[in-house]
Amino acid sequence: MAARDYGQFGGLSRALELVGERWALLIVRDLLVGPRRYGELAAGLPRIPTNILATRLKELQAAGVLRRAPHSRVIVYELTPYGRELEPVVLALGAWGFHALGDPRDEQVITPDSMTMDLRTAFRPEIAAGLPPTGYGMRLGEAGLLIRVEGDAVAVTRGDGPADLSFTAGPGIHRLLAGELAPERALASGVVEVLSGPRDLLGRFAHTFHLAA
Amino acid sequence: MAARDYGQFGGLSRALELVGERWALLIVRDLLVGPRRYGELAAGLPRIPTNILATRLKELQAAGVLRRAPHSRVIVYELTPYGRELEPVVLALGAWGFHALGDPRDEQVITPDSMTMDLRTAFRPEIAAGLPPTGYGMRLGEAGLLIRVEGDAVAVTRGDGPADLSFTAGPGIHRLLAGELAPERALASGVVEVLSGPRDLLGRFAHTFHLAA
DNA sequence: CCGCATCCCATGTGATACTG
DNA sequence: CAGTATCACATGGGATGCGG
Repeated sequence: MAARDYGQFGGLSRALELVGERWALLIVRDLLVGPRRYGELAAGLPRIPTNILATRLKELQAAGVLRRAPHSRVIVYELTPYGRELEPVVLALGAWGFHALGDPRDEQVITPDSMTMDLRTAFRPEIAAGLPPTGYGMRLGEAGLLIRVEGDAVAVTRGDGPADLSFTAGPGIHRLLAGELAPERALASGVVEVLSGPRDLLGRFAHTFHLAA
Repeated sequence: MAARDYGQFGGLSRALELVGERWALLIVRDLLVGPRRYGELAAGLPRIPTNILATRLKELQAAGVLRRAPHSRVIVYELTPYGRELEPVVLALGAWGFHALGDPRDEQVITPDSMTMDLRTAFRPEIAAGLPPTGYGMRLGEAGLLIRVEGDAVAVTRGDGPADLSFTAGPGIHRLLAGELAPERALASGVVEVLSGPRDLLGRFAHTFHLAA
């Protein structure tokens, strides 16, 4: 459990000692979306062994990145203020990895929390500021995401509800965000299926959430 | 050698599959300073086992992060354009880890490349833009760094040479950059020893290179 | 000597089972 | 549900070997 040490005294090596272990930043990513219970974290990281999750949570707690907090009878894990300062790191790394995504493999899943952070990564406030407030409903297999864009801010929450445009998103949705797939082609190929609302609102969505190379 | 997979399809998990292995980002950090030979990388990462270094270099090459390039008879490793896009990530992670640095342990070393990136992390262009061009010479044990600040840009190179202010930096130099140690106290405590130039130029240095909390 | 490859052992990881 | 225990295995660490 002793944080494995790189033998160097510097900002990056210290950071990697704290959050550089396998799975650690993925846990942080999910907690950036909101506090989560142990079981919710395990569900959001389907392939993490439960003992590793337990170990990481203890390490990250010792590092001051997260804390266990009682929340109406149950215990949740939540980021400390210091842990929340990892948000720019997670967004920057996510943006970088986005461009190497390639094609999704069958075994790979898209969890609501990972999609939430990918949306935050791709969000362009300068663009959004010039658009009217819009609500999108994205269906992601079992889960639903509600995406509210208002001014230069975005809020992504879990659940279903009324939206200006509701659509299901397949794995290819990332190609839409990357600009590799035009909205019309996304609709034509079935990557996106509109459930309700005007189809051309998908263009506004793609314009608002776009990861420039 | 098969990149260990997180079973998720998202920007962050992809990034961690490419550069999330142990030592990988430290290699990238050193290559952000400039192309390096195998032996130079090994010297800059004193505790990396040589087989791990060889393995990482191959993995990072396969990931498109770096390439082997012949450079006047010898082979050097250099970042690809895609690899260079990791600079914001390295700077952000470095800034985050900086605030958890604590006190240096005896076994911990400060390498020229790690100090170079820490200086880039702490550099404040807005501040520098209002100051006259200045050259600093930082002595770091065996090695010397030449730091040129001009306009809103900084350039750090290895070596010795004339400078407006030359000084030796002990491990506590990071506390100066973090703003925990005032320049006068750094001089009084011997963390910094001026070799040449007016002592009060250290104030300008600390103002230019400062990591706000 | 530099640039790795090989070997061996300690440790971390992963899958599963199990307990309060 | 929220973890802990166990064990096989992969990876990391350190020393050493070796060809160009």
